Amino acid sequence: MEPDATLAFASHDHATCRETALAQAEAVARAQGLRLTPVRRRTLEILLEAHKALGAYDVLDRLAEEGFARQPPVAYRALDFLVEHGLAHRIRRLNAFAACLHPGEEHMPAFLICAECHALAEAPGVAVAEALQAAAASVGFDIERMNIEAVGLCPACRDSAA
Amino acid sequence: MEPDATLAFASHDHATCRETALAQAEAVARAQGLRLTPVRRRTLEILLEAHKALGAYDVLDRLAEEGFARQPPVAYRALDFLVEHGLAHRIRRLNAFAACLHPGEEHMPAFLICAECHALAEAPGVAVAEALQAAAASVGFDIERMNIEAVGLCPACRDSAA
DNA sequence: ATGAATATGTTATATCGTAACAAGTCAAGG
DNA sequence: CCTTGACTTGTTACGATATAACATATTCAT
Repeated sequence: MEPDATLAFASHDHATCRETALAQAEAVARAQGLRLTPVRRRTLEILLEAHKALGAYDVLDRLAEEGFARQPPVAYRALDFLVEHGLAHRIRRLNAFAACLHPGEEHMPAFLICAECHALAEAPGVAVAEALQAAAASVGFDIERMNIEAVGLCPACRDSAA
Repeated sequence: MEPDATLAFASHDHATCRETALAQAEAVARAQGLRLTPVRRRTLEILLEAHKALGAYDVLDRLAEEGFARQPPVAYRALDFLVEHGLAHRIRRLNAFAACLHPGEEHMPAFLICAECHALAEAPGVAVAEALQAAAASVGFDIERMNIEAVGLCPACRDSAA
C-alpha cells in the first residue's frame, strides 16, 4: 500500500481539483438529500487529499488519527456510502478506493492503473460503457453496474522504460 | 459462495462445452510447452465441472477431497498458473475464478454477473476492449491487461422480476 | 414528544491472499 | 549415468481485506 503516485497522469494543481471535487460532492449531497456526516465527509477529504487509491485500512488509520474509532466497519461504512452515491469509486484490482473527481457529472470512469508507479487515472469510459451495454444487450443481459479497469504503463513510465 | 448457477445464460450441453474447453486447454498447453501437472489439470477440471465462478478456497476444498494438501498456496498457485496462461479467468468482483471456455482463441471476455442467481457469462468483449484501448491511447497510456465486468440481471432473472 | 428510519459504536470473526523456505521432480548437457 | 539448474510442490505461518451481529445514539417527520 501507499505508493507515491499522482491520481492523473497530466500534471495539474491538486489543491484545485480537490476543492472542486469536494464542492461538487457537497452540491450532490445537498441536491439528493444525502447526509454527509463527519466521518463520511472526512473520509472523502482523506481520499481527495491522498489523491490516489487508498485501501480501507489506510483510510481507517487516517480516521483513527483524528479521533474516530479504529474499527473496520467505520471505514467500510463511510466508503460504501461514498461509492453508493457516486462520490468515490472502488478499484477492484487494487482492493482500494479513490475519490470521484467528477461527482454528479454523467461519466462512466474507466480506470487506468500504472503497473510501475501505481498512478491511477479516471479515463472517460462512455464509449466503452456503450460497447459493453451493446454486448450485454445482445445476450439479453441487463446491466446495473460495471467495472472497467486496465493495468499498463502510464506515459511517464512507458517513456522511462524505453 | 456456492450459488447454483449456470455459467452461460443460454441453455446448452455442459458436458460438451466442458470437454471442448479441456481439449482446447490441452492443445494450448502442448503448443506452448506448458506443464499441465496433476494439480493444475485437476484445478482446471474442477472449474469446468463447477461451470461457474469458484472462490480459491472452494477449489481448495475440492482438491483436498482428492488427496492434495489443504493449504491455500496449493490452490492459488494452480489458479494463478491457469490465469497466467489464459486457461482461466479471475473475476475480481467476486474474488473468484472461472475456467476459460475459449482457451487459445483470441478473445477479450467481458464478464456478466447476475446479481440475482449469480450466473456468470463470458461475453465477447472485443469491441469493448478496442474502445478502452482508444480511451487509454488518448491519454498516452499503454494497456497490458484489463478487466471488464458488469453486474446486472440475466435474461431469466430479468423476466421473472417483471 | 414519539416512533421509524438512519447512523454509529463495538466485538468478534469470516474470507481472501501471500511470504518464505524446505524438499522433491524433471529434463538437458557434460 | 549423473549432475546441475529450473521449475514445481509441501508446509508453516501470517497478513490483508471484509462483514455479521447487536447495542446505542441521533435525526427526521408527524
